[in-house]
Amino acid sequence: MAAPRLPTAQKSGSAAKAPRSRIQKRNRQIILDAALEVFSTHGFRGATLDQIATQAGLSKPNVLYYFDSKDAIHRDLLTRLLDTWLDPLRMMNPAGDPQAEIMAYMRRKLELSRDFPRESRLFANEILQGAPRIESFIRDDLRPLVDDKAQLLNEWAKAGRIAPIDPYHLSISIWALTQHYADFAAQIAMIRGDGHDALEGAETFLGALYTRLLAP
Amino acid sequence: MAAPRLPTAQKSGSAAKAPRSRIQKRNRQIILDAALEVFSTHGFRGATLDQIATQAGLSKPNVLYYFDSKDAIHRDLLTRLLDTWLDPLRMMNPAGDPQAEIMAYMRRKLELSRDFPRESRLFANEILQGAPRIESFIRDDLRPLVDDKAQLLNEWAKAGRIAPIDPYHLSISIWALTQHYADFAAQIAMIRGDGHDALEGAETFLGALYTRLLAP
DNA sequence: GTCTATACTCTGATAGAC
DNA sequence: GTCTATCAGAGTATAGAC
Repeated sequence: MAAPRLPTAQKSGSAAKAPRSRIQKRNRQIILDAALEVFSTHGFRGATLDQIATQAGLSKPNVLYYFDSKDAIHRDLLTRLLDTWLDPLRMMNPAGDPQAEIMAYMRRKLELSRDFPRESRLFANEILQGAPRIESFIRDDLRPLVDDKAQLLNEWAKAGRIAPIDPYHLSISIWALTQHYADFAAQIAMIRGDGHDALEGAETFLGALYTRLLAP
Repeated sequence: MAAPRLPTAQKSGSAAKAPRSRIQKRNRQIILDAALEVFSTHGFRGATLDQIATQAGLSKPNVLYYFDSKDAIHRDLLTRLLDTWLDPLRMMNPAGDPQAEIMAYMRRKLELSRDFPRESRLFANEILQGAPRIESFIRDDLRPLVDDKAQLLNEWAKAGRIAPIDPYHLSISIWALTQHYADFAAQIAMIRGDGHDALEGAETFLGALYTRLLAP
């Protein structure tokens, strides 16, 4: 149950929140953890404060004592998530070895799915709903970063250091494959049987897949 | 707007429904189409009869005249979907050329995503929710079929006709990649710009990917 | 077959006692 | 800080006129 936790999002430029006591911080964290569970399973509209309160072991009014609204809880979770979600791609180093960099990126994404499956499903839910709440994030943060790395991949391909492949589809394939292990874990668990971890063998398989794809 | 339609599911063994007039059939179809739109976006709990009725251009009680309940609409959609969802894998022919068969399977899955993106998202929503309504389908229908094809892939690998790869991860990768183009279409559209179709170049990329992976 | 009116439950949020 | 009580609105579903 000791799931890793995403770092608190820094609202750049916003006024500092009132200082919080230990119990404040602790209960807010309990609520966020419960809400992550519920939102990632049922989506924003499908989740209820009742479920979140029960999951958190608190009363409904008590939950609303710590957060202004259902929406505020959800926004808090999303903000923390998005802040972390770009890190693996950001870390891709133009000066490094092309194949090693791409493989390392894939592995970092896979680790995110392994360590933060609920966050991954929260993100998936947002996209399925048409991404209304994260549209600006995708356009203003994700897209420029992807464009930048696509250019880099194109240069690597032109230099003959990796196979000449569409950089956008390469990115999409890494997202799809790594996210899938978190988002479709329920299905994978039923297919593979309860004795197996869904991610068992995933890194080996993806390693082989991209090794073969990228070879010039 | 003329989206292709899934065939009516045959409830094997259930009593025949009362015969329906033309207007019955037509309105039921309109409602199913509207409900597919709403359920695939918001999930079961996030969807409301109000949204469905508005989308269908009918009043809420009128919707409930054609279907017993919100749940009945959803069940109808799911049944039609699941019946079709296995077809691409079922069609994989043990007597065919291994690489060609796998590539054809991938292409059929990609076509499903292209032609039935809403059905794909409906399925994704179910899995994200933990697959409570389709657990028996996965265990009793999907899993045996996957096991069967996994055995076939192992035989092909042992005979040296394809590279020796984990057949389960191969299946998972095909699901992940093809479904992703439908389920994450909102994100892909924002990344690639509005002029592009999300699936543009997908078949070429996936073709190269699996050609390289499968080569013995 | 379709509508208005309505019953009843759930849901988000607030008031106020403790 | 936490609870019980409660409100207003939305939600599913039904009754009954047309």
